[in-house]
Amino acid sequence: MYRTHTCGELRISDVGKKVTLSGWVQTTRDKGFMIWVDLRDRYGITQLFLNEEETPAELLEKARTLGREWVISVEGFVIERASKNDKIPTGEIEIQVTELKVLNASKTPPFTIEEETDGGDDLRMKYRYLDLRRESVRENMIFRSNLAIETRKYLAGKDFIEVETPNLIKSTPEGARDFVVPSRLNAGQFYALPQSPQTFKQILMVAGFDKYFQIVKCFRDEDLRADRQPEFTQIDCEMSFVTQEDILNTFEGLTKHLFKTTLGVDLGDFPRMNYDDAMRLYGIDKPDLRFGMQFVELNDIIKEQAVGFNVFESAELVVGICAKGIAGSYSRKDIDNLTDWVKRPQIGAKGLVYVKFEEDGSIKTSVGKFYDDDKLRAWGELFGAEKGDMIFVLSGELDKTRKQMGELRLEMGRRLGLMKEGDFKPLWVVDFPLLEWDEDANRFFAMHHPFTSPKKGDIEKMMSDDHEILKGLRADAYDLVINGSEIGGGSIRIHDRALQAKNFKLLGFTPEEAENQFGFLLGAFEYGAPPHGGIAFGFDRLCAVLKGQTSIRDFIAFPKNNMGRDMMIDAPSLIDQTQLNELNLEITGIETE
RNA sequence: GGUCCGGUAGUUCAGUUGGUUAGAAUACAUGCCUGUCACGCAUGGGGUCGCGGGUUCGAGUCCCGUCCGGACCGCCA
Repeated sequence: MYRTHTCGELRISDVGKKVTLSGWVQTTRDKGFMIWVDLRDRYGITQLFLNEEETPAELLEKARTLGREWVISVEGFVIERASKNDKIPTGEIEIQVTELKVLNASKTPPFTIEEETDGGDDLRMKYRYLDLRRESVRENMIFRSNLAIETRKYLAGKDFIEVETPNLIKSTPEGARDFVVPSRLNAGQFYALPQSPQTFKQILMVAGFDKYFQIVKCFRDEDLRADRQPEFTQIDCEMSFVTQEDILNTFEGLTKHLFKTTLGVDLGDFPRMNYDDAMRLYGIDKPDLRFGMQFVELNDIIKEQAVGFNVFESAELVVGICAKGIAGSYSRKDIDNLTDWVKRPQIGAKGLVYVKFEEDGSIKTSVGKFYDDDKLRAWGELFGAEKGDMIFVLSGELDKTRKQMGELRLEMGRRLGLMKEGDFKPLWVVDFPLLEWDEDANRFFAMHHPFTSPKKGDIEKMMSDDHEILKGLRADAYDLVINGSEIGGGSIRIHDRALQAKNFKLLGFTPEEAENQFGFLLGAFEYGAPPHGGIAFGFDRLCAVLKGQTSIRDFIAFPKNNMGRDMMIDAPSLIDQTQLNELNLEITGIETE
């Protein structure tokens, strides 16, 4: 028998018991006259004890040979410690060892299996099996497991059915780049890995499954980020005979359930904001509501004051934010630093205007040449600015300036420590545009995806050729945002063949292309498709946000690096010529320059 | 496709204006240690300074190229 107990469960009440424990040697402390070994498994650490008085010399010598991460099994008696450790749950007891078996020796690991002195990312990924032994990574995986279990419990309780959809499907040019898989039995043809089970879940609705969910892997061949992996997991859901309201309520319920059961946090009811307001007040479709600093648009007052400051007066948008109570501590150097920050190519602002309302009532500003104190106080009133506050203003083209100001707002939030850990601010963003104009491609793209239903009142307008009217179309599409992170998104779908055809046409599909790519879905719509809609949550990201982290890699057991490589198994890799031949593939055009 | 940061002992890092034998901590090895728990103390081994080229009397340090890692922009319906 390898064990009667785990390394995390023995307590003072177990004193006197004869036990067998197995695990990994975390560390040994050899004091000569006595030796302690910290034995670790996934449940915890239990201290083993050997001393000259009670332990046979042979056993003592054997214990001295143990190295870090050796796997051992010991027999012994639970005894009360002479000096206790209140930092661990098993800290009141230790095991007086009577027998020790080495089950497997270990090489000295390349980094220490501890929280503080862990290795760099590179090394941790290469030796992921060692990294996963670390408590924080292990806890993340357990947290993820609990989140998945609670998701299933909640949705099963609401009569959802979990259905698996295929991974080898059909490539479509819309959306993200597909990962493709060559077909051996169909020479020259390729499967694609799903970017999401979108069309399958809609077909399940046509099939009458009514409430579907799946915790499912999705694949997108795009460049990676800290919060983006080429394969990632979604909680994918779809419901029939529902309105947007039903879906928001159901998944607000799921989100509350997950926060409550895994963190013990009560979220309260989620506020809602329409897309246009989000863009106007925060410059982004996923505002972080942990702090205020809403945008104030200054176009009207600038026009009124008409002082001849062309940069503002000719701008499509003049917009500012107000940072409370920082005037006293914000130096010239800080302002210069912030100005440089917005001028970086990633942000791309031409400059930054500030107005500082000092405690003594004076005003400092970078546009004093144009605007006197009275005019600046009039600006201040629009922000509700008081003594000690500071206003930052950007101007320029509408979309760009909003985006820049959105970045600046987040940066100020970071610099001023306004994004507090453990603070969760959920938000439904609703009424997204149906279409998005792409300047480069000179055509419309679906903002959400091509199956999204326009709002009822906007269906008529889909017949228009006017770009401004088409840009104004709004959809029954919604995102769940928590702390500025997009956690989920979904929509009410089109279930009418004619409307779906019309939408494809708007998106620049010829009828032939639509039929070729999505004929199976259009066909299904002709056999009694119920009204339906759904949502998908980014599961990895949900884990990270609940744990207050930005990188999803530590919530994925075997993640990929920036280049999409798995450092442990060293994938992707070349394949044999035999394999290439079977697949009728030839490798060409690899540039060596 | 682009921008920025990094690569020095097994590991995490320091290394000044280019200047003697490249350091610290930790890990590892050996010894000591009567209650450790980040044990302590002593001693020891351990380096192609990512790689290639250049400048120089002299390069870890400066320049060029390249590879690798990380963050970001584009991209991600």
